[in-house]
Amino acid sequence: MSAVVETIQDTRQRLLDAACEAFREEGYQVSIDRIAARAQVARQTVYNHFPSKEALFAEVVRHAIQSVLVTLDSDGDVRVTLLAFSEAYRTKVLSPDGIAIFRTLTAEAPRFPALAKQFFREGPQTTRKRLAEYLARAMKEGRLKKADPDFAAEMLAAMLTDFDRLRGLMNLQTDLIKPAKSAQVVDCFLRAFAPEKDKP
Amino acid sequence: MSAVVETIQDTRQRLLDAACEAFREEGYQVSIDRIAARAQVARQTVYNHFPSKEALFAEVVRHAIQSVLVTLDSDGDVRVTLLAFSEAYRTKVLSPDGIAIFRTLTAEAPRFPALAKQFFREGPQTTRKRLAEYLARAMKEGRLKKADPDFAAEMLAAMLTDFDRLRGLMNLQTDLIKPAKSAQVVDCFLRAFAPEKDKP
DNA sequence: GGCCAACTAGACTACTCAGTCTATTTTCCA
DNA sequence: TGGAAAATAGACTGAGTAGTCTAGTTGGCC
Repeated sequence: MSAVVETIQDTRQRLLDAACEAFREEGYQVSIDRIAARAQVARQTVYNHFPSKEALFAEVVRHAIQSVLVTLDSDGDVRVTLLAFSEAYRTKVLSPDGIAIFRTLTAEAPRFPALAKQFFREGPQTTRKRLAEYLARAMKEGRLKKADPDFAAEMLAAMLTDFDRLRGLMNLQTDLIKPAKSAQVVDCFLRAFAPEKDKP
Repeated sequence: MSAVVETIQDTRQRLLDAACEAFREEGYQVSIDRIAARAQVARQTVYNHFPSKEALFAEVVRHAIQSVLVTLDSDGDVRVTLLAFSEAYRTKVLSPDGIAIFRTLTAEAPRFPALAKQFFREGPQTTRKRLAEYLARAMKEGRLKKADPDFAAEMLAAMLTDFDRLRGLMNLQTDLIKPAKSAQVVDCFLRAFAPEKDKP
């Protein structure tokens, strides 16, 4: 077994991994030949597994979408919960992978509208929804100001990543992810959504 | 004069306009032939004016950068000023042109890092700087909470456009620019950066 | 050992595109 | 009006690419 078995067994996975890297680094216009070479596989093998380049791309994207999702553990203090979420969210979204997925889908959205829609729904939209549900609960419990939880979630997510993602997209990769920023943003958010004070 | 003169005079401008539209609608991979056809010009004419496709692209981008800039009129109430700025900013950034420029540069940043950097510096960075200068003044005058004005500017800009830009990029063009949102965001921002109350 | 499936190498088609070159025509301006 | 500058059509080079096809090889498994 060992080396040989590995090599034979799941060409498909090696192919997907290689394609993922390739699309990430060179965009959709990377050639099938380059993907095949990266996977150390013949071009025909690619077509044995996927009917077309489009299909391969779609598969890679669907897989990548999952990797950007973040969940919230809702026990404990609101600030603590939001801090944990914020750090996780920034780490994923601003990682080289997160930036690359965003870049590639942005570029190809006109060509693959269905895929773009799916990414939007299952990626950012889903994360925002989870965050909104948590915020709604906190609002109901009086731990946050009563407001539109969807709007609040949108604001927090925006503050956490907008500008740094732009920097990442424009290839200014310096110090994208510094933890201090999460705290700064969460405190800013909490000032805007602090619970109303009880009147004496 | 008239029709003939117009047609003859500034082929170059027609070319730039056509290239701008073409790159916006089809991305960098649009062919020189298509650009020439759009400008109703022979392919060779393109090369009479620009040494290469890259050069033409760079020229188009440099021109487009200017169109996304927003200024602040700083007279009057803070809320009024920020509202006016917010509306203008959202209108430009979320316009079809704004989205298209963003999309194209995002896609081509790896290929044209210098151009991407220039866009970042002269576009979003400049706008943020102007906003930060205004906020710094307002903070000094006690009309806003004392805080890092760069950070505050970043937060406001992020809240104004992040999510809607994403929707635009993913081709979900429905109701991107509704004025109510500017007010909602500005009020949220003002809650986070309200001046400290004087202690009794 | 022998079969079947998957993998391989490479030729091949049909297409697209950037950029050059040439020969010709049109337009401007002096 | 005549000459210079700009525009045109179209052929051509050289390179790259998606996808097909064929013939041969390798490995797993009965």
